[in-house]
Amino acid sequence: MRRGREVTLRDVAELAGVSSRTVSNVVNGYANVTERTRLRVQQAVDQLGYRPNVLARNLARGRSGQIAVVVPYLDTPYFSELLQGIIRAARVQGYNVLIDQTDGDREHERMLINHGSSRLLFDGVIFSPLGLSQEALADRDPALPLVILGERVSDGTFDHVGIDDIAASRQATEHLLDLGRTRLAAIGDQPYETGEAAQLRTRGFREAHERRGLPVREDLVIGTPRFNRVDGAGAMAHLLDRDDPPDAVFCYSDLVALGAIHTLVGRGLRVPEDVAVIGYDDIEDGRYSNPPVTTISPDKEMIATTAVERLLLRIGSPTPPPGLELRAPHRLIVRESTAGRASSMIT
Amino acid sequence: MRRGREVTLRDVAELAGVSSRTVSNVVNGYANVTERTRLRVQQAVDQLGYRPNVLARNLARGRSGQIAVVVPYLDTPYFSELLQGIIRAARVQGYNVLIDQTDGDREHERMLINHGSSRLLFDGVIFSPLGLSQEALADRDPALPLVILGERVSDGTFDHVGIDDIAASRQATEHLLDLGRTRLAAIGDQPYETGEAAQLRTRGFREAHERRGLPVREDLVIGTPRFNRVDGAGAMAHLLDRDDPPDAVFCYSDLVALGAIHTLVGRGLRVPEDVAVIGYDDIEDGRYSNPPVTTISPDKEMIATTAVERLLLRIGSPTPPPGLELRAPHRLIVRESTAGRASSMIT
DNA sequence: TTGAAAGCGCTAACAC
DNA sequence: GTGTTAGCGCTTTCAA
Repeated sequence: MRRGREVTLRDVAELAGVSSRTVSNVVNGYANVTERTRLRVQQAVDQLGYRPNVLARNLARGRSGQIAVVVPYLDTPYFSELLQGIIRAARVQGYNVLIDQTDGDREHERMLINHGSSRLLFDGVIFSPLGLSQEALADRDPALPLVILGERVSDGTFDHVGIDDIAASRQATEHLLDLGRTRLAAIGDQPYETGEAAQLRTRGFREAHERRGLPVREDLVIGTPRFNRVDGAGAMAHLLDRDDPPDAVFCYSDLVALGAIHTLVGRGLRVPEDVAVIGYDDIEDGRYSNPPVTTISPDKEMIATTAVERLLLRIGSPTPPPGLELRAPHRLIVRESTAGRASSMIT
Repeated sequence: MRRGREVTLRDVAELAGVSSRTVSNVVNGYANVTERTRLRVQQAVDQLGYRPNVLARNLARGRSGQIAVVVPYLDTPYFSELLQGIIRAARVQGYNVLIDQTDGDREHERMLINHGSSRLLFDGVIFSPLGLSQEALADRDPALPLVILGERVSDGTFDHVGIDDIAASRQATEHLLDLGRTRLAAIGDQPYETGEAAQLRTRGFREAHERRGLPVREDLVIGTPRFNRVDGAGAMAHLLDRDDPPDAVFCYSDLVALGAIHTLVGRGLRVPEDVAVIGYDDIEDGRYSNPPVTTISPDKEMIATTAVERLLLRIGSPTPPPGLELRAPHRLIVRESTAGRASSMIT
C-alpha cells in the first residue's frame, strides 16, 4: 500500500529547519518547545500535509493503540448494544477497537487470552468469556491487561465489571411473587462449570423464594445451552407440557423471554394473564415486542465506560493495579409482560 | 508494553546459524529454502517459541493487515449478522477487522473515507454509507481500496455488493397483491438525496403495482428517518388513523415491520387477518416474533464473503481493478405475518 | 540458496 | 530546548 511517497517526519524537520526529534515533540505535544519553533514546525506540518504513520509510531512505542473486545456472539443484541458504548469510550481516548467473536469456542477463547498469535496487535482486552473456565483464565499471559465482563469473579489479576446478578435475579423473582404468582419457572440454568452466569441467576431465584418462605419448584427450573430465542421457545414448550404448568417465568435473558412468549402466544395463552414473563438485559427488542417485556436493565453505558477506563489504566501502568470488582447499577423495568396492558411503569 | 524481552527473528537466526533473511523466508513460506535449513530454522523457531511481531512486519511491508468495516449502526441486527460473516471471511485471509460505527454522521463518514487521520491503520474499507452523498464518495482518497455495501451504484472506482433491491421489493409487493390485498401501504420511503436505498424499494413497490395495472395509493407511502422499530410503530399508528387504512404493509426492514406489528396488535388488530405485514432483511428477530415476519432474505453470507474477497483483491492489486456491480441472491420467505398461522413455508 | 545491510517512520536515551 | 542517533523487528534489494 505505498501510494506515492508519504510525507515523513524527516521531511517536516528539513523544511522547518529543525531535527526530527523536535518535530516529534511538537506533534506529540511533548516536552518543552519554544513557541517560535513550535509554530515553525506546525507550519511545515500543515504545508506538507504531514500525518504521522501510526504503524511506525506503534512499533517504536512498543504498543498498538488498539484494544480488543471479545464477545461470544456479535449478533446478540446485548453485546452489540454494549459494544457501541465501548467503541465510543475507547475512541475518546485515542484507542481503536478490534472486535472478535468466539462463538463460545473454548479453544479460541484460550488462544486469545494467551495473546499468542496476535501479540502486539492489541494492548489489552475486554473479554466476555463463555466457555472459558476459571483455571484457563488464571494461567493466561499475565502481562496482558484484562477486563472481564459478565459473571466471573476476579482473582485479583484482572478487573471485573458487571452488575449484582444475584440481587437482580432476586428482584426479578420477587416481582413475580408480588404479582401473586405461585408456580414460578426459571429458564436458563446451566449447572456446569462454565455456566456461572446462569447459576448466579438461579441463586437469586432461590433466595427470593427463601425470603418469602416459599419452596422452589425444582421441576420448573429448566436448563438451556444458550440464552437465545430458540432455547426460550423450546424450554417454554417443555414447561407447558407438564401437568402443572407455571403461571410465571423468570427468563435469564430477554431473548429467552421473547422465545418463551412466542411459544405461549402460539399455544393460545395470554401474557401476562395466563403466564407472566420477565426477562433480563433490557435489549431494544424487548421494548417493542408483543407484549413488551418486563426486564432487569443493567446500566450498559456505565459498564462500557468503566471497562474501557480500567483497561486503559491497566495498559498505562508499569505495575499492574490490583484487580477490582466493579458493580454497575441495574433496575427493574416493568412492562406489559408481567403488569398487563396499560400498567407499564418504571420502578 | 514491553514485557520482558521478546524473541526476535535475529535470535532465531543466531540459534539456527543462518541469517535473518533465511528465517524470514522460512517463516513466510517464501522462496526456495533447502529442506535441511528449513528444518533447522523451524526447530529454532519452536525451541525459542518465536512469534513474528505483526507491527514490525506491517511497517516493513507498508500495510496494516487490517480492514475496516464501517456501518451506520452496530446494534442493527442486519449489520451485526453481516459483520459476523465478514469477520470470519477476513480472518481466513489473515486479516483483522476494525469496526466502526458512524451513527449515520455525514462528517464522520467522509472523514473515514478520506483515510486521513487513520492512514495505514487499515488497508481498505468495507463501507455501508448512510449519510454520504454520491459526490462525497467520488472525491474520496482514490488510493483507498473500497467496497460499498447497500444500494449505491458503483462509479467504476469501487466495488458494490448488494442484492437487486428493486426486484426484491417488487416481489414483496406482488406477494401482498397475490394475497388479494388491495390497499397496500409502504413504510420507509426516504425521498431525499441520501435515501437511495429506500427509493429503490419504493420503486419496486410501484413497479409491482404497474405490472398489475393497479394504482399506487400515494397517501399510504410513508417516509421514516430510519429503518427501526420506533419508526415502524409510529408510521403504522399514523396509517391507522386514516379514514381508509391499509390491509397490507410493505416495510422496508424487518425492524420496521416489527414496530408496525407492535402497533397493530396494540390496537387490537390481527396480523395478517386485518393487516398483512411483510419485512426486509430476514433478521433473527423476525423469525421468533408474534407472528413471525414474512420477509425478503438477502444472502448475507454471500454478501460478506464477496465483499471481503473483492476488497482483498483490490488491496493486492498494484493497479486498481475496475469497479464491479455484484449482486447477491435473495429470496422471499413467507411466514405467518402474511400467510396466517400454519401456512408457513419458504418460496 | 543464502548473507549482508539498508530501510520502513517514528520514539526516546543521551548529550549539548 | 534541541540535535544526534540508536533502535523497534521485520522485509527485501543486491551480491555472492
